[in-house]
Amino acid sequence: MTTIDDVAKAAGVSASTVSYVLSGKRTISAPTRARVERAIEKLGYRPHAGARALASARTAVIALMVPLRVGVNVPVIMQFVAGVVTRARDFEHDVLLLTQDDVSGLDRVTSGSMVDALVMMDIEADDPRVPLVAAAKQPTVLIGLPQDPEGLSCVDLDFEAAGRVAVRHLVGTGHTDLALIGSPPEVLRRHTSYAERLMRGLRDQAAGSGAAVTVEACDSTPSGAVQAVDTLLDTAPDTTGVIVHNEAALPHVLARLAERGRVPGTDVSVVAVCPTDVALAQRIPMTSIDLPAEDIGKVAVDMVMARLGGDQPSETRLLAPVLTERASSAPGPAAR
Amino acid sequence: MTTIDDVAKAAGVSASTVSYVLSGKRTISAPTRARVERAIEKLGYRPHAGARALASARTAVIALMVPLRVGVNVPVIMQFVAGVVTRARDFEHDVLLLTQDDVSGLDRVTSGSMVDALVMMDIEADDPRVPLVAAAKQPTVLIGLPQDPEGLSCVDLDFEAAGRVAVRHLVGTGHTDLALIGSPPEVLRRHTSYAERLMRGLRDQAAGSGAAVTVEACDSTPSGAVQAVDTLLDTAPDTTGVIVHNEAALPHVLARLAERGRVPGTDVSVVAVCPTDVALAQRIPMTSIDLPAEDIGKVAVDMVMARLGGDQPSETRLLAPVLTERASSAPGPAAR
DNA sequence: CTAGCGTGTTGAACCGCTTCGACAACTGCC
DNA sequence: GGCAGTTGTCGAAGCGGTTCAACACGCTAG
Repeated sequence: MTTIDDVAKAAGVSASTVSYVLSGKRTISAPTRARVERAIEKLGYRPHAGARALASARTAVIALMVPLRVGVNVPVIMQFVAGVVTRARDFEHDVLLLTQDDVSGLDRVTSGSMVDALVMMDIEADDPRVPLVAAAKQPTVLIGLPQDPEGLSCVDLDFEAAGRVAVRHLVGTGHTDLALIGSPPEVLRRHTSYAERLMRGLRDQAAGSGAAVTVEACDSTPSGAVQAVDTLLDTAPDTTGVIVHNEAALPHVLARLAERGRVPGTDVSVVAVCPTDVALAQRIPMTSIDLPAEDIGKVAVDMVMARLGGDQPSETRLLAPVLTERASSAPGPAAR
Repeated sequence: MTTIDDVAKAAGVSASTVSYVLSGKRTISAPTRARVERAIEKLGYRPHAGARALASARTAVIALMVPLRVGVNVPVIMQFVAGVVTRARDFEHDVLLLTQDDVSGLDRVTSGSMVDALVMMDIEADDPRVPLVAAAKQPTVLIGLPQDPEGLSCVDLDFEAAGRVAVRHLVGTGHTDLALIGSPPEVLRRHTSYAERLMRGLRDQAAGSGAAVTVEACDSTPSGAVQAVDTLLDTAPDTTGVIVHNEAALPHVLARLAERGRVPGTDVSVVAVCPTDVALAQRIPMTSIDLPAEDIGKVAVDMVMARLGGDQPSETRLLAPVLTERASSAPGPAAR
């Protein structure tokens, strides 16, 4: 292993000079810098991460806690992860992967000074991890919203606004009998906040627009989708505007609607809340409210880095929903 | 931050004693150990990871390089990841997440002593990363097989055997006109070895059994599946035995086969190569050769840990394929 | 001509832990 | 009773960086 002393010797300077060349924290004359850089290059020198962490109290690593549990949509998660990892690299940071079920991992990486900061996904309303990270010395950003985001940094799609936008779109195109086909029951049971926020927005706007809205939970399986659609059409047969917030079930929901004589884009208008690529991968291009998973991941890293740098206050950022109209929209009864 | 000295002071012993209590590398009397453990508990002491890494040359972290590129099936990847992470935790290790496109990450974590070992997924035949890890001081396990696995540790499903098993099953149930609906073209273009190994096994066994086998690449999209099925049925209309190795396309392949008058499980026999949960999530339970992704991940960690411990030689482990017959099998022409 | 200043570089003190060699206290044996 | 062997504990030397105070040097200003 080549050390900073080897480099210093090779360049004919002291170790501290090498360190300052690397960190840029002091001015170094051009010729000296050049000699040092050449030595680094020649020796293939890489600072020892542990030594650096010890001396500087910085690890250049952030922890990312991802859910590996049922009911969450894996490809979407990967988009978050991709966003976090690529943006972290922009800040010269690496990512340590923690899983949601390993709550002790939080304390481990936190108290053990393994990471500079934390990003946590899939926050529930009353999440047991929230008090833990609030007590940690490392800044944390939550993807999703806990019940009480006081003093915490959070980022997410503004699901409440998304609910309103969806309803406005459907009502505006002539629909008054609306329905949400949403997350699996276990997600709702956990009180994962995005599901509740979406419903709130939906109901608020529906009430304000004089529209009715039925809500169905939906398992992320083909049969779950079939069941949800069947129950919906039995309960509220007049439904013509459907909002689907369940990536995995989406194709089967569309298929079942068609089987039951409600062809999406013709007889019923369907708005999906999902990443754009998912919306485009359906049998017909879906009108959708984009869930910009990768962007949210990136923003999370931006926020956490900002707090690592200056002494930024914590903030909550809710990304404005964007609805794009595509082939699954159709005029409703009131417009015909 | 509480340090080992704080603990030592609180327990009335020296720092080295605390260290030995923690590591168990020397015998400590029961009363002393108890005092130390109580102090650790009371102070909530966690050793500083960086300091530990510096002094012991061990980080308790392994790097995992995952593909985030097109053409790979995301849920399956997550299963590998889950296997790796959970097994790593069994060995008291954490996982640093690297992405495939960041080749320089290899050198960074390796030369910077950020990790003790490496696990790399999705190895291509002539993978540029292989020489890099071969030169690294950290042991590495590859998930997948490079062209020349000399001196490297690898683990994977034995796809060649899987190909043979699939053909034997189909031929044994009366099919002689077989087809593979496989990976997307870009995967084949990369010469990802599993695709090629599967084909080799398929062709070998087909040749030996006097069966014909047509091969179709298949994009991981609905339309890709439709196209692959259509091309297949145009090229080889007599096909009655189909092997599908493409999780994402599988449902659409089945649907299209049915649309074209070849109902899986009745008119054609379909064998899927995929995780069991995917096989069971189709419209009919699929006869499948299990891709035990999570297990493979775990085995990879086991292997890498074994090499970290003793000076094990490198080895290649190919997991034997297991075919489970389910509803998508049907007797072929020769058996009717 | 010298005091004072800014610039570039250095030595040394940490950062918190592991581990080796030394040593004190006990044990059992001849 | 003395000696070799265990057992349990400790002190100190690193591990490889960062950073602070100090210093040497060449300038400018007075």
